[in-house]
Amino acid sequence: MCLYDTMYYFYPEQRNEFLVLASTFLCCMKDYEKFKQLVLQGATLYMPQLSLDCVIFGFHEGQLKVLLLKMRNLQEWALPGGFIYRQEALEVAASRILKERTGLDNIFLQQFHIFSDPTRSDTSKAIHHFSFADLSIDSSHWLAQRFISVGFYALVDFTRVTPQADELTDTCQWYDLENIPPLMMDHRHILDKALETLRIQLNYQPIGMSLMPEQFTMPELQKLYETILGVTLDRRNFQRKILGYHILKRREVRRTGVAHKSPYLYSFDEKQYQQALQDGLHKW
Amino acid sequence: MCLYDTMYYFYPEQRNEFLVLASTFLCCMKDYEKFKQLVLQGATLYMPQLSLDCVIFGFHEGQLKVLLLKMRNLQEWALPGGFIYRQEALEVAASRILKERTGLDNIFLQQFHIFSDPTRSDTSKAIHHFSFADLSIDSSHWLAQRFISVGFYALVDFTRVTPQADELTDTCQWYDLENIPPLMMDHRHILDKALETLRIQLNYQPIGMSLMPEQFTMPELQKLYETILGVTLDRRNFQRKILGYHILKRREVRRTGVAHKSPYLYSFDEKQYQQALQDGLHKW
DNA sequence: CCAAAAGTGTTTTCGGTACACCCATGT
DNA sequence: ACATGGGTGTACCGAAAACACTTTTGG
Repeated sequence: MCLYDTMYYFYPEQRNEFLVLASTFLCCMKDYEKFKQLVLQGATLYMPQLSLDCVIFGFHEGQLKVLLLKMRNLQEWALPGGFIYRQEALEVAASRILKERTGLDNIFLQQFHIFSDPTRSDTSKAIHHFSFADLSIDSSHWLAQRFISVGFYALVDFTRVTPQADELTDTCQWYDLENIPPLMMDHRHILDKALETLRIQLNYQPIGMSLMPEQFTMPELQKLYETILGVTLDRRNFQRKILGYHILKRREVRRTGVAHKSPYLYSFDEKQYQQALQDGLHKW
Repeated sequence: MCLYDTMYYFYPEQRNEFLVLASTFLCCMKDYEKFKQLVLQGATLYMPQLSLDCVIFGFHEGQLKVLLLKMRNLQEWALPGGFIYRQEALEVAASRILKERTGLDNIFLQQFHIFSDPTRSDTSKAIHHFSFADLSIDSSHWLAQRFISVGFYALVDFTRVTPQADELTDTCQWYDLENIPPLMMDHRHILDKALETLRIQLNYQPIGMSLMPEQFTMPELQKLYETILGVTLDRRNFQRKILGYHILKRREVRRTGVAHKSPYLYSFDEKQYQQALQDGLHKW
């Protein structure tokens, strides 16, 4: 039994009847006996559906890419997402979902926003989708109600990922950021917000460790920054700035086999990088 | 009936049995007929309890303050919080809760983090609290389960607020930031995170409009910044910097009746301020 | 008149940008 | 050899930090 049916919320519009305050377990009502009775009968609190969506960024051949999937029976693409387990933090759930899609562990992952607009999930579409799937439900069904979604963004090494579809998914593949297909619901908005956050974070947090392969050249790293920010940077200034953070180690070997002068190879200094992740980027 | 009982989640640990992907309404299972049957019988998706907590900052007499309340029958203090209505965005819910506590409308309000650690709500304590309230529930009861909470922080004009308690609340009052009493659950952590976010935001967003009275002097505004940041600033550099944003209007009158040279009074330029809220702080 | 607070101006420093020069490599 | 890309160094500019002087007010 769900209190939802009998009294909307514990915290109803007509606030003089029942009251529950958030983030505490102590509940109370004016009609305390009635409340007690309901709770003991096993009444539960009505809650919105909570899900999470991941914007997974990858980088390959000078292009920033996003991992998208297409659900069976659906025309539009979607961000990888999922639900949270009973004993699971959101961050853990997000990395679990990431692992399922990319096979990767220990990914850079960050929550950036919660999307709770009541109109974000178009009810009529939801119903339509279910008719498609040979289920008929009406607008009062929980499946047709508003979902609140926590947005995460992740940075992964493109070369180590093999996108994995599952029973529900037709396709799971990378898309160039400049060439995103129509997305379902407000996923386009989520994607944009993720990119906006990433661009801001770029100035305060070291990124690249997760996006670049083990070893890389300075121009390659610069291309990553340029792609994310959408601007061109000065080669020399970029190098000075990045090296100033002391999160890179220069390798002895250089890249060979390419035309022109052979560039140095760099890799991230694991320890310094982790330090910078905590403290932010500072000059020395 | 709740699917929670029969199959844990739609998205269970043993992932080969049932599957539901987040942020979509299209659900599917390997045993599709069983799934369909359950849904048509009115089965619902198990979801964590979602609440929101507000860290409400005020400023008075050179002290940064936070609005706290003490629940009936509880020793520890708590942040004002609440639940979300069915057709309501989180931001709307937060401003509703704020209005209930402070009586103020149109408050600067921002979500900054979601707190989902499974251990954040101490189950044993919850049960204890309910025994207190003459209810006996066990650890499997929904009231004893983990709540996920969305953290908001707000900046309000101290002088315009009269803290309002309600039927559940013994007291609702301001506390100096340096003198916060023990808080329930992880509310201390939420408070700290809010302050951390506020300090960062200070460089990019104009604040003060909500925290300061209608008219104020430059040293008063400086004191606010110093208090939030926890450092002392150079009087002259501060003035130049703030004025450079062109969000202040200097009044003709000066503050009188105080010792020493009478300072100018300033007030925020409503239009410029709103502009800066959207675009961030930029020099001209 | 004096101490303290407030208004206004100048110097210095530093990070970021712009740009010049040289070196290495494959064609 | 030479075009192209990569490594290294210098000049400049603007914002922020450091600091000096004057003005006003109550006591």
